[in-house]
Amino acid sequence: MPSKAQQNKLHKKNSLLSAALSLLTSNDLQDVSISDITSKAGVAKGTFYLFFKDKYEIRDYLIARESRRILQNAQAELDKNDIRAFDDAIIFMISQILNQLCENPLLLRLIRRNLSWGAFHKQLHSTLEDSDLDVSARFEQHAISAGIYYADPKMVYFMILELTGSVCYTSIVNGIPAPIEVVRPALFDAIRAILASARRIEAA
Amino acid sequence: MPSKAQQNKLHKKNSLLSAALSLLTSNDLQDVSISDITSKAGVAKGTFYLFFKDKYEIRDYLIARESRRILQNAQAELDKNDIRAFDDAIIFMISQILNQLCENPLLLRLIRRNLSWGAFHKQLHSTLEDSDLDVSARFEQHAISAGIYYADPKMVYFMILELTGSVCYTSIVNGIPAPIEVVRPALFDAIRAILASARRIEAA
Amino acid sequence: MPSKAQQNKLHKKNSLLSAALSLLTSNDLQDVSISDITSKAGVAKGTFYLFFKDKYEIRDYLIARESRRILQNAQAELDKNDIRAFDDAIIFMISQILNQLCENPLLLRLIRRNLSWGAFHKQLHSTLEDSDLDVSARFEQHAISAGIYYADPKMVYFMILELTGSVCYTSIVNGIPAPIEVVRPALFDAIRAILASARRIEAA
Amino acid sequence: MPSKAQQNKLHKKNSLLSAALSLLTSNDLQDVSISDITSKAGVAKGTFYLFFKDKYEIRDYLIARESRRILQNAQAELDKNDIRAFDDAIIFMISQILNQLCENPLLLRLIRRNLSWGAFHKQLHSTLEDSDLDVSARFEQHAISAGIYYADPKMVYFMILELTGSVCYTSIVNGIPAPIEVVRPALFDAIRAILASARRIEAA
DNA sequence: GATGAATGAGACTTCATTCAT
DNA sequence: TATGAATGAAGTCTCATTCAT
Repeated sequence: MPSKAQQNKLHKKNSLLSAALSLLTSNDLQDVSISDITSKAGVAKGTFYLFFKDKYEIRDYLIARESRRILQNAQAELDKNDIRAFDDAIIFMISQILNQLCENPLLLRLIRRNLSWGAFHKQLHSTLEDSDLDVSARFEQHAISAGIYYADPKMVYFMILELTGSVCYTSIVNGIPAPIEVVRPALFDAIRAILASARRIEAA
Repeated sequence: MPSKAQQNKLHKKNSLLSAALSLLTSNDLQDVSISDITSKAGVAKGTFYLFFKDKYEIRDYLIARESRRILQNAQAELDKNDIRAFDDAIIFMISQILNQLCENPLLLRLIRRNLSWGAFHKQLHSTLEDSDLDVSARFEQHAISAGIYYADPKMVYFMILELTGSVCYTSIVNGIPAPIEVVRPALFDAIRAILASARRIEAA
Repeated sequence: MPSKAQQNKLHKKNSLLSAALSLLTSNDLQDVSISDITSKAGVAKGTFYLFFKDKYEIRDYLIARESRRILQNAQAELDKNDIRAFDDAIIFMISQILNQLCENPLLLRLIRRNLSWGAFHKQLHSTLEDSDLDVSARFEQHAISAGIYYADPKMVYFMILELTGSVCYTSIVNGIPAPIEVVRPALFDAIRAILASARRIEAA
Repeated sequence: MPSKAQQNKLHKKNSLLSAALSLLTSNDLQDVSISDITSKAGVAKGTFYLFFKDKYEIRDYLIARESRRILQNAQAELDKNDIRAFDDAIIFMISQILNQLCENPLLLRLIRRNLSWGAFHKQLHSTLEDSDLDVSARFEQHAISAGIYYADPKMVYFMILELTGSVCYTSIVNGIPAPIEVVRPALFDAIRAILASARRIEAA
């Protein structure tokens, strides 16, 4: 395929994704039609079907991509700071995630409880462009550099993400069982407890 | 209203709920029409609207009811046994929940990650007939009888349920990050850690 | 069903049939949409699907009904006249059919070569309201009254109708191999030959 | 145009025709898209339009070509045998046609009642490559060699082909008014009657 | 109260056709 | 010449909802 056509094609796909993201953060999926997406993206309706099977596919793609972005942002913030204690680093990262979700409750309506897709949704990750950067591997590396050994670090990270995503969603969107400010310290305590109970410190 | 008409009406509502439950455990909501529900229930289409606003309402009602049933079943099992240690009792109960979800993955497709609705969905609880029996209050009573003090027991229970529901769903339905048999012990460890970290033992 | 609703329903079905007939005699099926039919009939689009599965079904229904009407008209003309000789009677009837087709070439575009459906399309006849009057039985009765015996009268009638319908269509619509005025006497000769060869005269 | 490009072009056209034939014998026209045809033929979608105006054109071309092939096959069989009596020769030929249609009912679904196109579809014949061999002329020659005179031999042949094609289609595809084995002798009788009635034997 | 015929907006999707490459 | 990405009109059909009975 010539380069120009290829560029054009990629550009259209991105237009569709942007349009869908914008629509799906302000509306429920059942209220967003493919017509809405394509007309907002400025492409023909048929073009949608060159890239996505249906609107569920584009939604799932966006959930994975946006969850991933949130995790990556949090890690980038962590990288900027020099937090040596492992637990503190994780809590800091989760705190960054919470901040993003609180600031962007519309995005949370899209992601719902699927935050962990950002690190664990394999099928979708294969289609994400920058999939070389494996989010969950970072957790493991961090632990190793801190001299901490987890029998199954992916499992620990998964559990923390599921807890965070699920609790945040219910608290921020529904206010159950309390507003997020109230839930936040309890969540941090729980995460610290999970980390501590799963960890074995290696002899250096 | 005469008693017979009242009975008839209740019977129709139950038919609708049964039909919807059966359909929604085998199909996604968007593949189930109100026509499907009413024809399976053996009532006219218009009758649906005498009881529910739309199909989202009946789905949410069912999620809350079925989640609740699962929690109540687990508590009933716990009541049959005489497990004195509080943590063991909670783990036993969660274990009962897991068993039900594993045995009934179709039901899990309906409930998705909303297991905590069984204890915390206030709006729906007001319409549930036997709402006198408050599920989350049981957790608190249990702790008190065990001489354990939680600053905010509802929060602890909420967090455990969110973690359990979310982790189970992803593991059982998607096999991520591992099959439920592998995830189960890690989940129990995490729950025990949360319980321990939240607890203060009262001097009797 | 109350009488008023029933009447209304029948009326709508008839509107749809009239509209479809009018559209399908001036356009090819692929150029007529269900929208066209319903808007011409003055009913809602969904109403179409209460009566017909798709546009092919309504077309086939119309072909059978209109073919039948043509055969019945021809028979009615025959009944008005007192043509005693059997062959002359059949030729007269076929002649009446030809007249109708020539006068109404638009209708012929709908029926195409399916003239025999008017007498032999069982599936559709079951849904035609006045199906008590069996067209092909009339041929047999006529033969019997004339004292003529056919081993298989239905087969003779079928063959004559297939020949007539097919030849007329190609001649009138395509002018092949010649205009209908030229083909007509040859067709009559062929029919007379078929009748004569199939017949055995009964001893009275 | 260089010979190689010309060959390539012809090859593509043949690929399209083969693909379309294969698709149209197993599916209705409306279920076959130009995409289906080109992808099965292994050429790009735009290439289709270099050879055919639309899918109706390729279908009609195939009907004419395949009908013609059937008639030519039948004549070839006749040529192999030395059947001197003219009527027997024609019946033999029609019998060969019936055999082909019975053996290949899928092909009959394409041709439908248009068997006579094989001999009479002038427009299409002009585009058929081997159009030098005029099928209907053979009938005439045959009659002349047998010393039989028909006032309008093309008309007789046309009528026989229309009858044969129409009757075969309805009997083989729909089983109306009876299976083809039952209809076959009646058809032969009718054809013999038509031949006899049209014929004048020339004094040699 | 209960019904279910009728509605009609609008969803999804296909596909013939074009045209820049 | 051949391609196939892009188009967008138009198609079919569904289905939540209403309301006269």
